[in-house]
Amino acid sequence: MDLKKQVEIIKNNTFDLVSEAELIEKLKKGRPLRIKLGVDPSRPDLHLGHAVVLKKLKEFQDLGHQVVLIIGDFTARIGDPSGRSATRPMLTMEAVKENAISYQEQVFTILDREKTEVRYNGEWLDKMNFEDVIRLAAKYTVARMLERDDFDKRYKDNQPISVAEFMYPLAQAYDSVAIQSDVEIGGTDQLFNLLVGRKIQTDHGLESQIVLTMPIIEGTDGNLKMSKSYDNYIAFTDEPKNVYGKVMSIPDTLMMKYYRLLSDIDKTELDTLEKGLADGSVNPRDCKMRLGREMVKLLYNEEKATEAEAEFVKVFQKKDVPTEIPGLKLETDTVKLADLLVLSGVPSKSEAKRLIKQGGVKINDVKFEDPFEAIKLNAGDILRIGKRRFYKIEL
RNA sequence: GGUAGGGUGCCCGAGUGGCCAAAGGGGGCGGACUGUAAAUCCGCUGGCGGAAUGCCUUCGAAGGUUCAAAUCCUUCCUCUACCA
Repeated sequence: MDLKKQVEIIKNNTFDLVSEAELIEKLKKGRPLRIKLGVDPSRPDLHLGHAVVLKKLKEFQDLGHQVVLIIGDFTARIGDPSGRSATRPMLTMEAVKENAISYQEQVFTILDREKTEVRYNGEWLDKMNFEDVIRLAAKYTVARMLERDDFDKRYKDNQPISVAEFMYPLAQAYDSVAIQSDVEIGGTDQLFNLLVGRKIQTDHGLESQIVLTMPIIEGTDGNLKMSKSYDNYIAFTDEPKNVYGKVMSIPDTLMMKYYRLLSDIDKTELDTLEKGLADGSVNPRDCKMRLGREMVKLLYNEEKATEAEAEFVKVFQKKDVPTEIPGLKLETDTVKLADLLVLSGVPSKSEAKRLIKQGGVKINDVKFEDPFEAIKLNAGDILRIGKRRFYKIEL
C-alpha cells in the first residue's frame, strides 16, 4: 500500500499524533513497525473504551505491523502508587497471571493473535536495582513531571502525590526502551506517559517512539468516560443482549462517536448517516439499533447481533416477555407479595414495598399494588419487577 | 518535630446540642410519555414494622458529659497543607 494511504488510515480518528513527520520517516523504511500497548492486569475486564485503542492496533496489524502487548505485571504487583484507592490493589503473582490470561482472551476478540507479541514488564523491571532506578529517575525532572495534568491539578489543589507516582511513568517509559517500540498507543489520558517514553528512549540511544492517542469514549450515561468504577461500561464479557441493550441506552448524541470509533462502517457512509440524523431523514432509533448490532458484532458475531436485536424488539418494543427467564424456586405456592420480591433478590422488604407501591410489580402482566396481598402462584407464572427483571415461578 | 484544617449515607457535599435517618446535587430505582434501556416530566432512595409522635443501625474509633450528641469533652486512628 502506498505511503500516503497508510498514513491516512493511521491518522484516522486519532486524537494526538506526535509526530506525523516522524511517522512517515519510520514507514519509509519499509519494515514492520513495533506498536506498543501497555495494559494493567489488575483490571482484566475490558470494555468498549479499550476497544477503541484495540481497533486502532488492529488497523496497524492489517497494514502489516507488529503489535507488542505489554502486560504490566510488575506494576500490578506493586499496586496503586497513590495508595488511596482500591482500584489498583496489590496482586499476587498468581492473580496477575490469571488476569493476564483472561486479558488476552478478550484482547484477541479484536486483535490478530499471529501478529501480536506478548511480554511481561517484570521481565526487565524485576532486574533493576536501586542504582538503576535512580539513574533512570535522574533523566526526568520534577518540573516536567508536574506538567502532567492530573499531577498539576492535584498539586494545585493540595492533594497528595506520592514520590512513587513519579516512578510509574518512568517504569512505563522504560518498557519502551526494553522492547524498542516504534509507536506507542493509548488513550488521551496516557499522552503524558507516552511522551516520557520518547525522552527515555533517546536517553538510551534509541530513536524516539511515535506517540498516538485515541479519544476517550463516554460511557452509557453519556457524560463520564467509560469506566468500571462509574458502572457505565459495556464489557467484552457482557452477554450479547446486554451489549445491545446498553448501546440502546446511550444518549443519541453519543451515537456517531461510537460509530466512528468502534464500527467497521466506512467513513463516507458514516458522514451520510450523520447528515441524515441532523436533517431528520434518518430515524435516530433505527440508527441506534444498527449501532447496537455493530457493537454485538464487534464483540461476538453477526448471528448473535441479530438475536440480540430480536430479543430487544420483543421485550422493549412489544413489551413481551424475554425468551430466557431465570427461574425462582418457591417452597410454598402462596406468599405475600412483598416477601415474594425479597425471595427474588430484592435487597430488603422496605425496598420491595416501595417497588410495589410505585406500580413496578406485575405477575402475568397484571399489576399488583398491595404488598401484603397473599398471592397464590402456579408454576410458570411470570413475575416482573420494573422493566428489566423477570422471574419464572417454579414450585 | 511544630502549627492549622479535615474524616458525614453508594458518591460529592451541607449541617456545630433537640425541629436530624440528616439539606442540596450526582448516581441508582419506579412510573408516565416516547422513537429506545434516548430525551423530558413526576415520584422513591438505611433496616424492621400491614400502622405509630414506634424500634434498631448509620455521621473515622472507643470512652465521657447531658433528659437529649453528627454536633460538646478526652484519648486514639487516619488524611491534608504550611513551617522545620
